[in-house]
Amino acid sequence: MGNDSERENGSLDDFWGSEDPIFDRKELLDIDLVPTEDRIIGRDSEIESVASSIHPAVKGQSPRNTLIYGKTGTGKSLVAKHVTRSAQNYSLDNGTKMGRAYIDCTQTKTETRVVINLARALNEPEETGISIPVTGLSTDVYYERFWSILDQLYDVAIIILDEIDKLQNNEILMQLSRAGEAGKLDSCKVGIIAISNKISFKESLDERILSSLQDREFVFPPYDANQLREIMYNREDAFKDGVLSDDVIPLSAAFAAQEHGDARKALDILRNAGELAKDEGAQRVVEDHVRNAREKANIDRFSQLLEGQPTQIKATVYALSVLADRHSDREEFATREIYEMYKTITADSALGIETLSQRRMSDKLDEQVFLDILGRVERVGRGYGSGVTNYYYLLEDPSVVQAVIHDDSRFSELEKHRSE
DNA sequence: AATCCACAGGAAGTCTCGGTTA
DNA sequence: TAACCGAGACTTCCTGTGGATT
Repeated sequence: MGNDSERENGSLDDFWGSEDPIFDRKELLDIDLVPTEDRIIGRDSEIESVASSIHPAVKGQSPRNTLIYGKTGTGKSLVAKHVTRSAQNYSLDNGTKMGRAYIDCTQTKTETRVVINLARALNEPEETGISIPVTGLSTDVYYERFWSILDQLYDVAIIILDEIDKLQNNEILMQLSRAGEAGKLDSCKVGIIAISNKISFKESLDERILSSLQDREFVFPPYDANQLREIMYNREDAFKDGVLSDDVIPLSAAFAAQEHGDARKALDILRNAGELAKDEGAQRVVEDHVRNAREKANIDRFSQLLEGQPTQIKATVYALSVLADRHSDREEFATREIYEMYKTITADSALGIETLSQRRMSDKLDEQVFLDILGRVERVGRGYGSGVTNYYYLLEDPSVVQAVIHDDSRFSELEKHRSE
């Protein structure tokens, strides 16, 4: 540290040393932060409900399985985590061995991976002598080890399955909810807290699972503007004193309330506003920053989503954007049209990718719909044949889409070819 | 009314990859 | 080491659909 080579960059030292004029504790704006109880706003009755359904667990009895519904950013995970943590602490003090695990099903989609993660989360290798390899064993073996971990270490275990509708199948629910009856577990009781943002999720469930899960069912309502405001005031410390002008938080709250009362979005807007102010070198965050932040948040989200995607996906989205460019009178395009365009794009050697089958490409299109990059409508086909045809459209301006995709060097090469 | 078309999307099978165990 | 294992990315094949065509 501190030798010749760094001296010539000495000008940077000022930069590193400079203080952030806007943010003080930015991490407070992180949605995943679990605040202490007095900071959880407007979810009192929800906390109470969830607590009552797992109440038996603190005495080592079977907790009730619980299903929580609610739109994104309504505090579902927050409440579940908070309540279970508190229950675990209480149990510990009172001689009940309670295990607690949290699985995010957007990351862990398959039955096997869920079991593995659960087993790894709850295992204490020194005590049980059981090892859980990351991969390599058959699903049964993982189950066996998992059950014996539970029996050895815990009186009761509470498992939170977040975004449960993202699971590939529901076998894991079946296993967990019937573990006791099926004789897999001797002494340990298992309780599930399942969280979903789609109310329609229930329809995809097996009768048997449903009956055991439906025990307790809660719907979390969106936050209203007042609650959003309070949530943000509680995290105001993220900013330096006096940096926020008075109307910033109310305005952010109002915007977020318009968009389904999503607390995540509210905090995003607030953070972006702060960042905009910082970039401008402004001393305070004002109303205009908030307005711009809201715009920016949408485009940012979009480009972030798209940037990280594999080339094949960019190629399909790109195909759609080219079509949208060429036909200014239309927005929606049928799978076949997109595939034709996609074929000519991927045939170009500059991209260096294979041309996939139409079947596969249409799967990719649907994935993008799922991620809110594209929209889709079904139409009864005119012309020869077809019952229903899918039409896709961009959710963002074609020029924005192309700008993002052109950041990928291979695609900008492609453009050169074209224009030559 | 029977037939035809072209598409959606499920099912089944193949291949590859990263990893384990005995 | 050989034998397994699960997952994901693909392909091919196939069925159902419902307006257009004959």
